[in-house]
Amino acid sequence: MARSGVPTRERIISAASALFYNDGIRGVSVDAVAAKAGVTKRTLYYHFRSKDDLVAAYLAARDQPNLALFRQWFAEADDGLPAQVERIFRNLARSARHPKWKGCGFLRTSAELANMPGHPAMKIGAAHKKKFEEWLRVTFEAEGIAQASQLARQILLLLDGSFAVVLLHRDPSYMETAGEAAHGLIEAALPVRAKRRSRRRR
Amino acid sequence: MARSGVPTRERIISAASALFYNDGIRGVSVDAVAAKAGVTKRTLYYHFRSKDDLVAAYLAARDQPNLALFRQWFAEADDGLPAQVERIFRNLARSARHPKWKGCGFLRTSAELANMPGHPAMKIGAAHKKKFEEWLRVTFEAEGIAQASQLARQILLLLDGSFAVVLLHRDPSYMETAGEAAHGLIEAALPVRAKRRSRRRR
DNA sequence: GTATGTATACTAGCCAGTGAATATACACAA
DNA sequence: TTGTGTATATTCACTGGCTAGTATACATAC
Repeated sequence: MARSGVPTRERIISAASALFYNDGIRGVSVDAVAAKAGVTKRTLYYHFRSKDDLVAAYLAARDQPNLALFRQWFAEADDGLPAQVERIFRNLARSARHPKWKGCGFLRTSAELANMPGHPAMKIGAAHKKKFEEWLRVTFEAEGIAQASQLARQILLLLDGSFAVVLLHRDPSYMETAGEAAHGLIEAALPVRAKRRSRRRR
Repeated sequence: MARSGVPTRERIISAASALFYNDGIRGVSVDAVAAKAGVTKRTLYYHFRSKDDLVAAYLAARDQPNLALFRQWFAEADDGLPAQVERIFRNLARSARHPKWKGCGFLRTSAELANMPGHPAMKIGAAHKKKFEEWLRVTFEAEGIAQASQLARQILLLLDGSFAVVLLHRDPSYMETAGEAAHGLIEAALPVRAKRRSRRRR
């Protein structure tokens, strides 16, 4: 058990999350994570088999909250598919303006561990993005879009592209550009009936 | 001077390029680069002030060849803007099928060094992507596209998105999806006159 | 004989992971 | 109530190896 109310394992993951996201996987030592969690390294190794294991736990802990946030932004208003998806990009742009923002933890980790394709963290990252893509696809299909899976892939490409480009240029306006492109692609794919409906809602 | 015909400095950059691209910046030691270049570490430090300096040289050496390749793919046939840009994506998909492919060196480096925004390598990476975007914009403008800069940004987002997504899923078909999306966006932005022209060319 | 280039050998610090011991909590027997 | 065993949780101290960078010396060329 932990000294404070939070279990030790979770405190370690929190510390790892902050440090890995900020400085990258190889930029953070296990000692640093242990110190930030207020625990000795040996305790950390009691809860996690290896650093790789800890990295996987870091990403796994980000999976659900991240998806929930996207869904929440999407559902904030029922103003039509194009606007709802565009709102995800707009909110992301707002996040990206915070000075501590450093892109998508899943993508940055996958870029750093690109030479270890079988790494558990890679699998978790891939699964996370697949879930998001699948959620988009299902959502599009429910609105009667014929090429739903194609469109979902395109939106995903715009999203992940904006993570990469904004991180490089430190210019969140690219996220708004991506949002507008997504808006346009979805609008064009919408059947006429749904288009009328979305206009009414707005 | 070097033992072989190639100057020492260039051999070091070649070795660094292969290793950094494959294993990431922090995954490669200066000793490893020196060994691969067939040179002692001290010699390496004669030619480069620091590892960061070497990283910058690695990316700088990739700037022009990379852009030239894109331009070459674009110019391989004069079959209209949408098809020409889509061909860049198709060729990229072909590259991505090689087992040694590991995404875009510029993006991966920027992801790894995200906590050092002033790092010279970040500046070189940002400048590289800006050059590509600017080349697209000028090309679009020459074809009479009104929203050329907006469209150039969208294509860039699709391109960098496909680097990220393909690296994560190891599925180059996303690059073809991105190419089709780019094709569609450009076609829609083309003035009627140019559209007819591009159809004729095909 | 000075500038360029290369090599040997070194330092000081960091890193992932471990060995051995200890502390706490709780179940169950006397 | 007290004693004892066992699983969980934690600590201190350590190792062997790697890492970026350097002090010094030697070679070669013009």
